[in-house]
Amino acid sequence: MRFYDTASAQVRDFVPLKEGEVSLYYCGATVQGRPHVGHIRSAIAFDQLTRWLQFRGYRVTTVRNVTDIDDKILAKSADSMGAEPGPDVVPDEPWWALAYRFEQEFAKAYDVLGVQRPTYEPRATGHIPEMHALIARLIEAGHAYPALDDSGDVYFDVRSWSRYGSLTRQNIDDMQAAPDAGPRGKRDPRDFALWKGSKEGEPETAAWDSPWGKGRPGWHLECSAMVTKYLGPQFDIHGGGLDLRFPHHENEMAQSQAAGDGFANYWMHNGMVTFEGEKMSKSIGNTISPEEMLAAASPRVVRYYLGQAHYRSVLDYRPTSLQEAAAAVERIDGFIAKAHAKVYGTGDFGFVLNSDAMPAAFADAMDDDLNVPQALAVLHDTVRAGNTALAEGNTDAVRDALHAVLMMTGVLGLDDVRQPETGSGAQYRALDVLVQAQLQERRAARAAKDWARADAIRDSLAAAGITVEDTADGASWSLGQS
RNA sequence: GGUGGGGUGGCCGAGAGGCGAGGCAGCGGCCUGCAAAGCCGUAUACGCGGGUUCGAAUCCCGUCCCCACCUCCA
Repeated sequence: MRFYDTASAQVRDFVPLKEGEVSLYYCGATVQGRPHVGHIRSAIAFDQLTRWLQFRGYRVTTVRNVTDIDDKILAKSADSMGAEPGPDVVPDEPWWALAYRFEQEFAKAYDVLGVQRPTYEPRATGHIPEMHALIARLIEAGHAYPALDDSGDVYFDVRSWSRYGSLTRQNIDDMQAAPDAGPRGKRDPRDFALWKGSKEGEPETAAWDSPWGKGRPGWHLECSAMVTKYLGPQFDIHGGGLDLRFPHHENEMAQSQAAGDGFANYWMHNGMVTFEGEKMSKSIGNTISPEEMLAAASPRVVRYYLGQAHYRSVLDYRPTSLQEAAAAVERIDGFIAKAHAKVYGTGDFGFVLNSDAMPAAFADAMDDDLNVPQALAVLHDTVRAGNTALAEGNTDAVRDALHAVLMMTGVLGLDDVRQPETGSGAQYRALDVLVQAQLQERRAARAAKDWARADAIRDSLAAAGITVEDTADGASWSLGQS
């Protein structure tokens, strides 16, 4: 197995620290707003990685953090004071309630789209002592210092750490100056806050005592403190969106290594989701929420769409994208339904899959830096072979293809996606009785070669959103498309 | 200015020296009472200009354009 490691800018063979185990940390949300599909894509990418590692037999410990305190959360909460209720505005909402509200929205979206829950989901506000300890170590080692003014901040001293910039191969002196790069009590404009002293007017609840005065943690520090708490000073993989590479991950790496921790062995970054060529982001206002996608397509289709491109490539969303994904998913699902009926009849999926069913070509693609597009080509090839076997009535071949397809869709997380309720339950069974009566009548009409009558029945069902298909084993029906 | 990633057929999207991945859409065919589904076939695709090579989308030189990061961002 090999992965592209951002730190070394090359594909490297993956060798875990402990045989048979993998420790993975990836940056989750700063809960300052509603999730958009860019956030979800990242989670799906690392979910695919996790599932693949698990399939390969590793015991995977995953950690995804929640940044539940930051400047924007406080600012939004402050804005809500005395505000009118709006689509996304709760009047007089304390910062911690606002953060929790958005955290729940993220959790719901992850859940609906089949992102496995990480082993640990630490919140920043629950790890203040660990952060204090890390700051203290850095000050002691001469890599951090209390602000030179009276802000109460504590900064990391980038000039004291010669390897600063190594993750992104940048030289401090070549970097574009930040817009507000004034010294502000810093030794170097690039120094970043480990601890932010409380300011006038900020809520008491957002101020924690510390040896350096009341305040709150800096963003970068939170991750460093939480990773090492749950995964140890050195761990296998650190992931996140490509936009977090600098400064977030650079700073994490600098402070942790300056404190003496080994930190991440591999850095993996997922590409951005763009809309008409431009990065999807709150500030540009071109975001699409999971809800919007789920209103247009099933969770399975959304999961397929967001997970189909290589995790490192840019995924450009276009209005027709979901329809194309839906057609591809229907092809897969059509085969699964027909093959299952052929091999196992109408009963439940009562058989146990064996990992031997996984096609080698699929596994090879996944082993190669998680080449999902190439793996999907294997999936579609298998579906085609299965459909051919179905047409030939070769049940053994159909069974093999079915097992392979289920194995592949499973490891891609498509099977853990929450499906619409229409596929089962009492309502579905009641509908089935009605439709079967229609199909019975149509069968009689067809037997009598009364094509007009047979087509009229099919048309009326179609008008009700029910698609009829004639197969060798009789007519079948399904809800949805066309 | 610095650092990365790109430009592949109508669209999406892999590949990275030699049989034209795969999906979506289109066209033709098989099947079908007709459809649908499925299967088969179907495209002088690799930003542009040079070069290396028996052979280049893949390597080299030049050139144009796009995106991301350098400020909060998955």
